[in-house]
Amino acid sequence: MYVTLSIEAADTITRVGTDFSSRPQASAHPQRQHAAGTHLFREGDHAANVYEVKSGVLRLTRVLENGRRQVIAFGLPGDIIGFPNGDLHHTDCDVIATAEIITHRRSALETSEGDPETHQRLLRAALREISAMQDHFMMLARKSAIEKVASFLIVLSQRTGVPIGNYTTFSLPMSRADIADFLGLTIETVSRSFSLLRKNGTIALETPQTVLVRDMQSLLDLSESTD
Amino acid sequence: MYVTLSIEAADTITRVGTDFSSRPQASAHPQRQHAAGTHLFREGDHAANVYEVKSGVLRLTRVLENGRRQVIAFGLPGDIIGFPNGDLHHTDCDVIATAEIITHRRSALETSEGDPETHQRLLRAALREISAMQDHFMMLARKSAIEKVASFLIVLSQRTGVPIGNYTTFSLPMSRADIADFLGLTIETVSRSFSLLRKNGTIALETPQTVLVRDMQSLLDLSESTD
DNA sequence: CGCGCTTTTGAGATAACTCAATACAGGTGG
DNA sequence: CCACCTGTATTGAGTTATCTCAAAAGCGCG
Repeated sequence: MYVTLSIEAADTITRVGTDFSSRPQASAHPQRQHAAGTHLFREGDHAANVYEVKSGVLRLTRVLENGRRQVIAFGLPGDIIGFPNGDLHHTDCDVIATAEIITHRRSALETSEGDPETHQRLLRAALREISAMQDHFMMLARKSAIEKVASFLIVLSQRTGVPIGNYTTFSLPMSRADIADFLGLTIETVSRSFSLLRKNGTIALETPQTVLVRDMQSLLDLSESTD
Repeated sequence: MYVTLSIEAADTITRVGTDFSSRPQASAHPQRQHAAGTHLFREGDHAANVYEVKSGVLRLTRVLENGRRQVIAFGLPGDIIGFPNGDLHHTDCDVIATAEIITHRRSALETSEGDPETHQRLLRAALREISAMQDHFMMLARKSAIEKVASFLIVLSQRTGVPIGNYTTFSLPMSRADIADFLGLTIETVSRSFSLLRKNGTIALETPQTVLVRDMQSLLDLSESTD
């Protein structure tokens, strides 16, 4: 959907220098692979870049002093993560499934000097992010546990699922704790919701991190208005 | 903090036409007054503008088919509301306290042609919005009813409160239902939380929509980590 | 084979919800 | 001017979804 080459080129330019507005060169690759378990930034780090996920999964979290944790978002392929507010990050970003990441200089978002097209893409991604977060408000505030889990599985299915016959399968690289902290539930409630979906035949779990959707309609019904 | 004149001027230019990139004229005023009860846009409307609140209060809501409603945000003075994702609004925006609003063309956000400074301001506002929404996630997912209400009152106090001796007072132009739908609670729970704060001397309610903060420290303690 | 970590399941506690009644305030008409 | 009416807010009582604490099961790894 997006033109990888031009993105990389654009970033390359920015890396070399803002004045150096010559034609793109695809040689230097800002797309790097990051192993699961590593992190891209931590709260308090200088916010120098935004990150575009090409493959793999990221996790964006915010932690409170008292230990309460919120998973703000999972970064799936196509997402752009790390939009800065001020100079410092106020979230942690971890790699939870080995990921290919394109690093964009923050300036690529903030000014249209350099590559105007990348600037546009990043800006649109930020606006899309606002919209997605508005949806998530509804999720957190107004949905029941089973609706939350069903909605969550639907999104993952749509974005990362692969068809197997009539069914769809995908992996859950994040732990139950991550899912709980994303949905505003406890680990136990998340687990019970999975069990319920399993028992009524909506899904099957080959392993706890491998979902097979057996009845998408049932999942959709349970999610009650995903928009 | 922001330079009203240049904003208005910038918008004026955009109104006249995008090609017409001559110097600002402060004559035509895009700042208009909107009475309580009116609305700025509805879900499905073409997203032509973003709105900067100079005074008064806006309410941004999203409604689901089944009637569940979420108040996404209250637009207080200084806020910018209505960031588009795609061509259509997917929220409703209502005026709940008579407001002075500066209307910015959507293009002022999306391109830096016209006034680059306004473009920057709007972009920064969008990034600030993302950050604020991340905070709100924590609120919705991980705080108790009393913590939610305390946090809510603290924000309003800080942003719209006026000192009265050692105390601070401010008005609540939104209904209990609005507050409930913002915090992910029911009307009754919101009301009970207010009563509790009243009974332990933290606040006083001269009318149901006029709060007097008598013990800010207590409110801060109850909010448990507002960041 | 046993240890540690994650997930699942169980049982009881509780915060918030639902339904219902009462109180309050503002506006209207007799 | 007051009684009434309507909508909002408050208070009460009982229910329930989710949480908490605790134990068992599953799984990978040394």
